[in-house]
Amino acid sequence: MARWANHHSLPQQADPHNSGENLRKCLENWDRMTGKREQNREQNRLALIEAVLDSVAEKGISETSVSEIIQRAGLSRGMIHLHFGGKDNLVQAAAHYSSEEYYDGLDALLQTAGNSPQERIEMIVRGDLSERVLNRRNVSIWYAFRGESRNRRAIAEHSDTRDGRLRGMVHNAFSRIVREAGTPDASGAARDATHGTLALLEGMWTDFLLHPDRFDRQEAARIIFRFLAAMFPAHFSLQGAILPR
Amino acid sequence: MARWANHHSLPQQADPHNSGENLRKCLENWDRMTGKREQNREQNRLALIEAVLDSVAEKGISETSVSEIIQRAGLSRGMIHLHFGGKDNLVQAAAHYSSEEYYDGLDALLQTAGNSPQERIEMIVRGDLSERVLNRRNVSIWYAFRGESRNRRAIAEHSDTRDGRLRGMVHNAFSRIVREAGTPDASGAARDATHGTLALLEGMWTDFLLHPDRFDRQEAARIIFRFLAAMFPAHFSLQGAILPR
DNA sequence: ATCTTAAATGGACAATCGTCCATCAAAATC
DNA sequence: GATTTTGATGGACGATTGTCCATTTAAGAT
Repeated sequence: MARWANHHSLPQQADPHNSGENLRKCLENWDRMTGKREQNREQNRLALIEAVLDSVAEKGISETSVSEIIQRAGLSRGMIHLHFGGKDNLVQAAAHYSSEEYYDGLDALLQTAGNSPQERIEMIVRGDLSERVLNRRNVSIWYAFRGESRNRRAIAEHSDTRDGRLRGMVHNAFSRIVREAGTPDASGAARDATHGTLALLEGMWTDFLLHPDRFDRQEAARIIFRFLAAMFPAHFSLQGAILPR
Repeated sequence: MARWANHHSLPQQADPHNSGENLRKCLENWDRMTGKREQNREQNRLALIEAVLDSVAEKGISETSVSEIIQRAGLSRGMIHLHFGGKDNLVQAAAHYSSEEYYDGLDALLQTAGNSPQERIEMIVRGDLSERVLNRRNVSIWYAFRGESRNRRAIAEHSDTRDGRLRGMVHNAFSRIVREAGTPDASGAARDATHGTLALLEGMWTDFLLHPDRFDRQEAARIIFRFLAAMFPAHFSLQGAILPR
């Protein structure tokens, strides 16, 4: 698993054992263009991963075969074994990649958010329901992997990672809100609000999966804010966060 | 598809073309035991369906092969083609069966519920989170099918059916509650409460899927009721429905 | 007891699966 | 330019897939 931890990062150094003069030349290459060899290599690895995701989104996991993958990627049959050691590892890498992509998008979005906790919650909710994150392709991929996650430990862990980081951010925000609102049983209320909000988002995703046509992003957001407004009337309205005065 | 509509019902009559004397004899058989022939037939069909569900829950859809199925059912290879016309149809029948089973359980539970709308909501929430409905096997099966539903029209329809009937029941209850509570924008509030409550339940199921060990049914129910209590303080508390006086 | 009928069996079958390797192409090094 | 190195190729391979049918088995009817 560790092998694929950086699969989508910049190309790694070819020879980790070099030192002295070799090291100097290697660093030169790194700065120039990392070598055309490795550039292609990484490009092909990515093409394979994207091909898997396309196929999973379009045909489902059970119809994502090696033939299907290499045909989409326009590469040769042996590449999967060469770069990933087998189909299973490639699929796992694709799941990891998809998960990271989701997270990067959410992180980027959060950096544009205001500082008040209710603004951060609103940003997470709207981000999770935005076209960029919540679209047919992503939802298909997400639920396809999740359906198999019970039986594939490695894939399940990625869902876990996402959940963990997201949960932490939301919990932080609600902890502050609960404190400001003076809600009794502060820690319990923050925990429940976090759990509930994430469950609501999950439910909205499921809605989108089952009815992508009639899904209404604004309605979904309004429902979540209706629940939050009922719970924290000083911090939320039907339209989202109430800015601190 | 229509062919499998009654697959889990009582054995059907063997010869639909008989009349007169033949009919009389046939009805006799029906009352006695429907014939050992058909009794076995139906029993084997059910064994196949259960084998599919077991395999899907344990190994996932992608590893549920014909060999796997007939081995679990202890039957011969040809039975799948004989009774269902192919593996795909069998899997579809299994999805249908599972969906009906879920619904029957929920219906049975609802008949023991009180008459007030908040009691009915509580019953649905607690029922959907009960061991009988929400357990590892069911959740694995449900998400496995859902993961493929995007690509298998027939399977998606079952999810839809469940959603439709459940949604109707919940919506009825919330319509009454909203009316009693005198909430402004009654129809919008009822719709949002319905949508939100179902989304919360969906989210709780996902939680269970990802963390069956640390999942706490009581906590899940409490969170939902916390949200509902915030919205309808006269009808719900953290413990569930507030009975009408 | 005999005949009729239909369900059950299990192996044959072509198609497809994922893996692997001998070979080739080209970038990097000298 | 010659040599080394390494990624890329695509066909061979055995295993496994789902389908189908000739045959067997046994229940129901006479």
